[in-house]
Amino acid sequence: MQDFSKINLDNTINSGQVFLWQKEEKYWFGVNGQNILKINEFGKIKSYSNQKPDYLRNQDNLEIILKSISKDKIINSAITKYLGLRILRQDPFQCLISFIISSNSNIQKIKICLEKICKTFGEKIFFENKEFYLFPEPKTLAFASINEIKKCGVGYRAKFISEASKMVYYKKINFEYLKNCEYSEAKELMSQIPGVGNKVADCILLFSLDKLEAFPLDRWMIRILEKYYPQLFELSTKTITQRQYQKLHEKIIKYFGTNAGYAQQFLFKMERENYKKNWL
DNA sequence: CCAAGGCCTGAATG
DNA sequence: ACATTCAGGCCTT
Repeated sequence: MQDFSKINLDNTINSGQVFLWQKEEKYWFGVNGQNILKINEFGKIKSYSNQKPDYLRNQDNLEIILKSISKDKIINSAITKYLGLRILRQDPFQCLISFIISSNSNIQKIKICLEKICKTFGEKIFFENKEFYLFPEPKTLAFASINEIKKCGVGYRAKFISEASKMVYYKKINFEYLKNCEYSEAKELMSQIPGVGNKVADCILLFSLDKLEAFPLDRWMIRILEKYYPQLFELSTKTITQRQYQKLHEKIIKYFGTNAGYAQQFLFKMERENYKKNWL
């Protein structure tokens, strides 16, 4: 019998969903918006703000969810091997900026850019005798100049970051609303943000806005589907268009169900480990 | 609706 | 050494 309450923090943090985490001794320390979290190996959280978000989504019924996506040998072996891998519930604004930066980039560089953004625009605080920089608030980035943002190494994405921050600050994007509405509406609204396309929108929806039916389709996931599910999802072209993305997503939901986001995370983790990619 | 090209940047490749 | 390619996309034409 599998222990569905198990948590594997190392695998969870090293699965491409978060970037501002570091391990010290037996603890992981990470920036989550205006908060710093310290998590031990059992998933117990201590936080700078003393507020404890359900960062590890302990309220999800993992047994029901994982059983619901266990459709074949491939996904089953990924779940068995990486049991304890969680989807995190991140701060939405930080998640938004992180994945705008992620486009056309890689994990190492994303991490460096985000660290510079925190150091340049975030508040410096001390927690557990260590120095941290919080993630900047939307207001700060909204009023920062494009050039200041560019100095963090984000290149052409600087104006996207600026615009996105303004939309959040002026409540054209309301995360509380997005958390409570349907996936399709949330996706449509998120896609209005410059620099946010299909893939980035799905990452933000899955990792910070409680949309477990989001299934981010990046180059890696496309490759994974081609490799393991060639007959199921029959992908033809290399560059995936808006319409193809949508149709593929519909097929995925039909196959894995409405918790497909978890399936994505397990498949992604499995394949990336096979290629021994460096994480954090 | 689709295909092609440009885009900051740094690491990898030739 | 130096040029070219490419990376976990998005946007415009």
